[in-house]
Amino acid sequence: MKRSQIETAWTGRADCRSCGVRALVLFADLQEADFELIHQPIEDIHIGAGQTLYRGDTPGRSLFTVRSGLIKLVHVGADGSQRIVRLLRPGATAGLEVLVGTTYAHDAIALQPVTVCRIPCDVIDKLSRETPRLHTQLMQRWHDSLRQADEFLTELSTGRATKRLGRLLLQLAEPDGSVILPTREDMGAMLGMTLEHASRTVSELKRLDAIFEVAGNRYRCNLEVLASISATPRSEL
Amino acid sequence: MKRSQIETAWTGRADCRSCGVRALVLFADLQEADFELIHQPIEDIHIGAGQTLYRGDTPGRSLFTVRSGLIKLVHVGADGSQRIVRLLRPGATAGLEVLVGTTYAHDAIALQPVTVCRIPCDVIDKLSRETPRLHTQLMQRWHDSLRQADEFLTELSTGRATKRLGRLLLQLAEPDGSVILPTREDMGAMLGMTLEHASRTVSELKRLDAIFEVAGNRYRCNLEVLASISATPRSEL
DNA sequence: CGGCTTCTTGAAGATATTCAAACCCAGTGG
DNA sequence: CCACTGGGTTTGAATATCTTCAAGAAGCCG
Repeated sequence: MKRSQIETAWTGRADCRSCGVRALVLFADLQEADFELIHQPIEDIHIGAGQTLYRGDTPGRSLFTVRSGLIKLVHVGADGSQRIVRLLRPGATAGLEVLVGTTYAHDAIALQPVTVCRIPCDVIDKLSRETPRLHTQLMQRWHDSLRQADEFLTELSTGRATKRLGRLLLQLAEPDGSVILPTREDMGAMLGMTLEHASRTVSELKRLDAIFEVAGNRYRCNLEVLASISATPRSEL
Repeated sequence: MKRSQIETAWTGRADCRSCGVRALVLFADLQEADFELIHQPIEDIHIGAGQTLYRGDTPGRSLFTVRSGLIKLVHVGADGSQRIVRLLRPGATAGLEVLVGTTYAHDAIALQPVTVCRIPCDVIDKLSRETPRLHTQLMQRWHDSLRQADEFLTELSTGRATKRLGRLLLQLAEPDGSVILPTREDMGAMLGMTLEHASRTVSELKRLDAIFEVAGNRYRCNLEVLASISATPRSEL
């Protein structure tokens, strides 16, 4: 779990105009002319599962747009305890806090192979000054982060383990019900429980026919059962 | 706990230029000329302890700057369970989410008598367009909210009850160590535990000489003891 | 003084953690 | 080929922690 350093496989300067996921990302609203204002390279970075994009409390002058994959933001406590505070999917932005401060607030670590764009703060600052079209998207990112933070608190930190895990799976599952489960350690770090208890709870969901093991750690969810477990079990189970 | 409706004691249009707490608030950086851009009334609102400023899921076109007092933001779950997700102190902004969406995300309820300024979104939108000086402060508010959200998750939702309560008290205490404790129910809603357990945990902190009852629900904290309790008790107690 | 709400405490039972051992599986090297 | 190793997983048993239900105590207010 603590294997890798940053080792960024740099793939060259990105062309934002023709970005495949641009509709999703921070630059969604920018117009042709706005791109002329970008005078610094925006790197396209690939990192493997388990690798670290940046570490908390380290200075930084760039933020990152997630193009593909899944990133965990991990808060490391004074006592070394780890807690995952957010998950970043494609379209999300990592490291917004450097626009206000000077250091990153969390460790950002890939859960799956990830591609991100590295955007220097100066580019954001310049665009903010010159065009109002970035402003809305920036606020949207802050808002999304805050919404997810609230969700982690209310959905994933409250109630029984079974309920919490059920809700996590509903968040992680594809619309068709398939999921790749994180390690039990990561599940524990998201749900505020030990990895052993996370493991037991996975077993319990299997027993309840809420999830089925398809292969390795690929599962298929019974979304109805999961939903009923996630909603108010005061009497049941 | 569910006594009051909004009943706003309106005290008239605020004069932001001469605001006593302006250095703290959203308009901190505005200059004389910027105030000319404000063409809608900014109301100065007083509400009593226990009263509601706004409710979640209701439409709104205003946000609020807290001038004095203490406000809790409460998330009400589908099952009626309540969880306090943030506390707003003087200088903080409530209801930022209406800048991005159309409804408030939480119930905002005064824990102590509160004075706030009600600022129409249109004012913010106009100022955002005309002056860059609001932009930084807006980002700062989003950032502060997010930082506190992370803190609630990592400090107040993880670990033993004793530790969590200790950390809450450190947050609530004045520099001299005095605190007015919230109701046990509110403590429970912040710490993710039942009010009974919150009560027991308060008793335990008294037994540990971490806090002393001074009067009613005024306490005095022994900050050193609290700090040691809050930091990594794996062996102790 | 009631009558109310909030707080406290007890005891039983539910839920989660800890420590330990065993298991699975993929990769390694004899 | 197969034993060996290492990381992640599962399970068991004992213990710690928290919740629930219930009752009593302490404040506060008309």
